[in-house]
Amino acid sequence: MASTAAEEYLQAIYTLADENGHVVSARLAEFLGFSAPAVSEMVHRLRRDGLITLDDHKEVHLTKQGRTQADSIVRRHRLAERFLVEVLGFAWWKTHEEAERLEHAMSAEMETRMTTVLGDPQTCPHGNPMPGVTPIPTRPLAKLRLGERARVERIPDQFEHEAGFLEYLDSQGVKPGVTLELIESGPALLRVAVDGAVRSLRPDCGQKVWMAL
Amino acid sequence: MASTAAEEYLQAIYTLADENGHVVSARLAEFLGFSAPAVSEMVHRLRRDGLITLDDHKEVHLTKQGRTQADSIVRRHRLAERFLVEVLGFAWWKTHEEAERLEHAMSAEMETRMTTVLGDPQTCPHGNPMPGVTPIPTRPLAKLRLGERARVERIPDQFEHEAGFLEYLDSQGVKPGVTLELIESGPALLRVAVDGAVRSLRPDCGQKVWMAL
DNA sequence: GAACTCTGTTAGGCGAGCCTAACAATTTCC
DNA sequence: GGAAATTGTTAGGCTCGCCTAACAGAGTTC
Repeated sequence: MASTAAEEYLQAIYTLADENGHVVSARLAEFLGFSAPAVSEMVHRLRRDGLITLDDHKEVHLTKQGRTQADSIVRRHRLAERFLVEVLGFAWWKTHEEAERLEHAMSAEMETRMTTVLGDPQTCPHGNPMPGVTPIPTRPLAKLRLGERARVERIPDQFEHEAGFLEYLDSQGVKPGVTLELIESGPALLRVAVDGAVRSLRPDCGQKVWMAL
Repeated sequence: MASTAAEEYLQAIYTLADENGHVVSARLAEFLGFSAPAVSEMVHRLRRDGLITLDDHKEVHLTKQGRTQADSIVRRHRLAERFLVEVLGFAWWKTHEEAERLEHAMSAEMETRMTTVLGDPQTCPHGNPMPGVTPIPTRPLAKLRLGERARVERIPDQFEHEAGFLEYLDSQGVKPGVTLELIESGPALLRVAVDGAVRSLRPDCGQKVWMAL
């Protein structure tokens, strides 16, 4: 139904709504790296095609049909990532661009077959839940109290876009499933204990790494 | 480098050259289902981009660069088909459209990883060799002498385009690896023995099923 | 209340890739 | 040799999806 470009927008709308709350065209433009007029145009096309609506505040909302398609594309993305890691042996931090293309090439039959072969996974390799799965409650790393320990649950999809971010995390020993202890937290400094070793992290990680409660 | 559409043309040029001989724009238009002017335009773009040349008879030839890209896209297509059958359990006759999309989504890294995981396969599930592999010599089914037995080696890519053709073959027990005996061959009739049972085949199968020598 | 910021739209442009209609140049066939 | 078929191009038109420049409106800030 929807073109590759349209699917990209639906996915962005899903992600921003899921991870940030309200979605407005300016956020989409920023996230996708397109100009405001380009987004304005596509928003009209998506509305014309019955996939989204705009409310009084020009906030974007998925229609039932749009929701279905967005769920599907996000599920395909996360399945593709799982497949790349578990079947093809890709590094967990290196799957995003590849999955970004694969998701548009997967039929419904391939989606269901892949789900079966992978054993109905509940999350992608970065901890983001498949659409429909109730997410495990989380809070950002920065919200931990000093000395508190918690498990890395999730690195939200929107931060996978930042070139090299996941690889940076991996280099610091931070990946989903690892338990961290918060050692020190300041505006320009973040220190955690990973597996006994103390590591400094870039301060933006405080918002970008989500920990299990 | 090349767009999805351009890759589609390169693949068509490869296939027609490999299976039929000379390639001319009219053949491409026919094969791809596009109008003559559309093909004319793309041929200009491909020439502009250094992927093909035209000789005095307006025959299309791949340049070195075009050859490399065509080989790659064909290899990805055939790997994708193998993957769909062997890993995801698709029926052998049902892989073409899915692979047609996947091939454009596979990076070089995915191509090499998939080759490894699949054990460096020499052909696709329809018997067509990976680019670079020396093909097993074949002749069309119709060339068999009466009473002669041979193994189904290959159903060329160009016939996979015909909706339902592979499924029809499967329904008649004809698939790569099966041994057939030619019972009767006429302009409107083709009878073969498959696994002891005698089957009638559509006469066009005489040219479309290629047998090992 | 004026200035600035954030947001969205309009207008105009561009390339890719498809289309039909019309025409020109071959080749083939009788 | 002339008609017919095959092949390719030109011209003109369309949607999609991106761009910049310019402008308009809403919300803040001082």
